[in-house]
Amino acid sequence: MNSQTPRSCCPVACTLDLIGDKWTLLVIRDLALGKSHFSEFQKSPERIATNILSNRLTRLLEYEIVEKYPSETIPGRDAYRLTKKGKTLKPILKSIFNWGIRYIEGTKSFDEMRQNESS
Amino acid sequence: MNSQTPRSCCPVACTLDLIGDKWTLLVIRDLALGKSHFSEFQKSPERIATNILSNRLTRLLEYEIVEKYPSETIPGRDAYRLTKKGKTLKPILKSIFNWGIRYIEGTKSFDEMRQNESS
DNA sequence: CGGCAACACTTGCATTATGCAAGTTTCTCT
DNA sequence: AGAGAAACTTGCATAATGCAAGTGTTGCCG
Repeated sequence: MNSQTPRSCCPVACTLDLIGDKWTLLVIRDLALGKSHFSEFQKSPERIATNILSNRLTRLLEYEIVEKYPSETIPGRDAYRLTKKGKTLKPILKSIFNWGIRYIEGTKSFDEMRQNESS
Repeated sequence: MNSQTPRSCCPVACTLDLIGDKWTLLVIRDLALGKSHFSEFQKSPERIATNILSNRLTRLLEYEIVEKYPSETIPGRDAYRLTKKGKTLKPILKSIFNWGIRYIEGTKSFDEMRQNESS
């Protein structure tokens, strides 16, 4: 998706090289809401294409935003979750969420979004 | 860039439909730093292409994030600035800035970025 | 143990966005 | 009027996204 060479040393530009697209933060949103399996991400209302989902998960694994772990519900299967580093993206998510709620008509909160800072 | 129909009623998704790309928030960053002319945005270290810059400014005008006004320095010319609504994006910018500074090696603060909440 | 279904992807190809360079228009200043 | 800079626009190559169909890998049931 993005080249390996940063466009500049600006922290905003570099962060956008990582999460500045239409899908990455939605995957992170789903992870923050506790989703952990490929099919769960697929079911989100935005209907992410499987190739893009696969691509983003791989990228996020590389950057250690996300990690795999053995699924508890389905033995023998892997699942995804935010790493410690990944969880530090929540303030960004929250600021975007708040802006949308406030300034974009028709957007609705979802119960699960109330800050579960514990997770 | 993005279709007019929202992907979902999620505030995160809708906000990303507006600013979720590699360039839009960089233009907003420049505006937040006080840049106001086309050529100033062009000169930023990320070297935005003129067609993309033009496209983003038009979009931001449509969404009333940005407005034109007569330039003070160059009489007879227009310039761009954030609207009141546009300025409300600053917390998003700031959260992204902070994350970059903290988690991306080699990123550097720029003096002008210290919050001038007044502007 | 064999087969089928669900899950987790991968592949191929059409569409859209981005990147780059060059061209055009508008405005200012002399 | 003419030069030069600023502000775009256009054309075309490359890369990202979207969509549908295909493949391999469990998991379970008989």
